[in-house]
Amino acid sequence: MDTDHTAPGQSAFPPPAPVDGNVRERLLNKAARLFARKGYAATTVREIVAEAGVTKPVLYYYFRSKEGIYSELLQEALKRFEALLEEARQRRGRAVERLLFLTDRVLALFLDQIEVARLAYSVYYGPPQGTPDFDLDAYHFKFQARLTALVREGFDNREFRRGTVEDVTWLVLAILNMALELQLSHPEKGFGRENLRRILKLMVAGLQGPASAERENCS
Amino acid sequence: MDTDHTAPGQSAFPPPAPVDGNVRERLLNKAARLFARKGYAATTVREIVAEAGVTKPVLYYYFRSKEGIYSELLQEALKRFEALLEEARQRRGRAVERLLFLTDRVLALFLDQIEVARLAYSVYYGPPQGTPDFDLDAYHFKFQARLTALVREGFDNREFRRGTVEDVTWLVLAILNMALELQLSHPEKGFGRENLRRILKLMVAGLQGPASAERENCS
DNA sequence: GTCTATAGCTTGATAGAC
DNA sequence: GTCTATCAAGCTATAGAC
Repeated sequence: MDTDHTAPGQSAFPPPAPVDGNVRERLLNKAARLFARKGYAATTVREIVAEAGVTKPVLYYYFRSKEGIYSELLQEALKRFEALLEEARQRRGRAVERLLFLTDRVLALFLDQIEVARLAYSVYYGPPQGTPDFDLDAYHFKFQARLTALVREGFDNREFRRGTVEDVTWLVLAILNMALELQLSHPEKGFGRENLRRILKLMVAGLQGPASAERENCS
Repeated sequence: MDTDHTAPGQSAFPPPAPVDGNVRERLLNKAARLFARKGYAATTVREIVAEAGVTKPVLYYYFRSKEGIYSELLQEALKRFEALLEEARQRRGRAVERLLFLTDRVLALFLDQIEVARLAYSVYYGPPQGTPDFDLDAYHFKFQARLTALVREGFDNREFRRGTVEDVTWLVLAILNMALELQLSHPEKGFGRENLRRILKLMVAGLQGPASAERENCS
C-alpha cells in the first residue's frame, strides 16, 4: 500500500517491486477490497492484478478463475469461523463466561476479516451478481445452535432464571448482530468488543432475576 | 392524482384490462418486487411495464424515468416512516408502553412494505447500482434519537433502573433490528410482532432491577 | 419511428517463452 | 512463477434497411 507501483508492462526495467506479503495474500486482500467496494460482478480481474502489482496469469496460477479467488476468500473465512465454533464447544467454564467468549471472538474474527464480511453482506442482501453460492444460512444456523446449547447450559446451571432458552438465544444473537453491523456501516461509532461485552453483561444481569419464563400481560 | 388515465397511445379501444388496483399502484408494486429480486440495475423498464400489463409510455407518464419510480418508492416509504415517528412523539403514556408501541409499528410498517425494505437493504449493503442516493443513515439516526428520548424518559420515571440510556437504547435497537432482518431473510421462522413484543418485555423486565448502571467485573 | 446487423471494445481465460 | 501476446464470448453503440 505504501510502496511505489510503477505501472507494469511496456518497459524491460525491474518489475513493480515485491511489495509486502507474498503474492497470493496480496491478491486475496486486493480482491476482497474490490469485491466489497464495487461488487463481485463489477470488479474485473484486470483491476485485481493491477492493484496487486502482478499480471493476470499470476492470478490464474494461484486460483483457477475469478470465481476461484472469490470462493477462496469465503471458504477461508468460513473455515476460521468453524474453527472458532469448535474451540468454543470444547471450552469449559460457566455458560455465561463461555457465551461472552464466543461472541467476543466472533466479533474479533469479523473485524479481522472486515472486507470479506462486507463482501458476504453484499452478496447476501444485494442483487444476484453471478457469484458461486455459499450456504451462508447454514453457518448461521450452526452458530445459533451453539448459542442455544450454551444458553441451555446457563438455564441448567441457574445462571439464567428469566425467559426461555429460545428467547435468550434471540437476545444474544440480536446484540451480537448489531455489533457486527455497526462495525460494517458505522465503524466510526467505535462500537467495539468492550461495548459488546458490557451490553451483554447488562442483559445477562437482567436475566438472573427470581422467576423463570414469566409473561406479564400489562396493557 | 386519482383520476383515470386511460393508457395513451396506439388504439382507441379499451386498454388490456384494468387488472386490480389503479395503474400507478400496480407499477409501483411490480417495480418494487423486481428491483428487490433482481437489483435496480438489472431490472429493465420493459420488465416492469410488462408485469404491470401496461406499455412503456404509461410508466414515463406517471414517473419521469426509471430513477423516478425508484425515488417514488423510497420516498413514499420514508414518508410513512417519518409520520410514524411523529405519531410516536405525540403519544402519551409510560415510556415502556410507548417504546413497545413504536417498535411494534415500525415492524408492522416494515412488513407492509417488505419489498421496498428488501430493496433498501439491497441498496444499502449491496454494490453500487447507479441508484439515486437516499441518506438512509439520516433516518436511522432520527429513529435512534427518538428511541433515546423514550429510554431517557424511562430512566426519569424509574421504569428503567439498570444500565445507561445509551446501552438500553442499543438493546432495544438490537432486538428490533433482528426482528426486521429475520422477516427479510427468514420469514418462514415467523418471528412476528408477538415475538418482538415478548422479547422486548423480557429485556425490559430485566432492566427494572435495583441498582442503576452497575459494572460487575466477574472474570 | 422501429428493427437489425455489425463494428469495436471489454471481459474472463489461456498458450508458450523464459 | 511470472511474463507477453492473444483468444473467444459478450456487451454497447450505431449505421443503415425497412
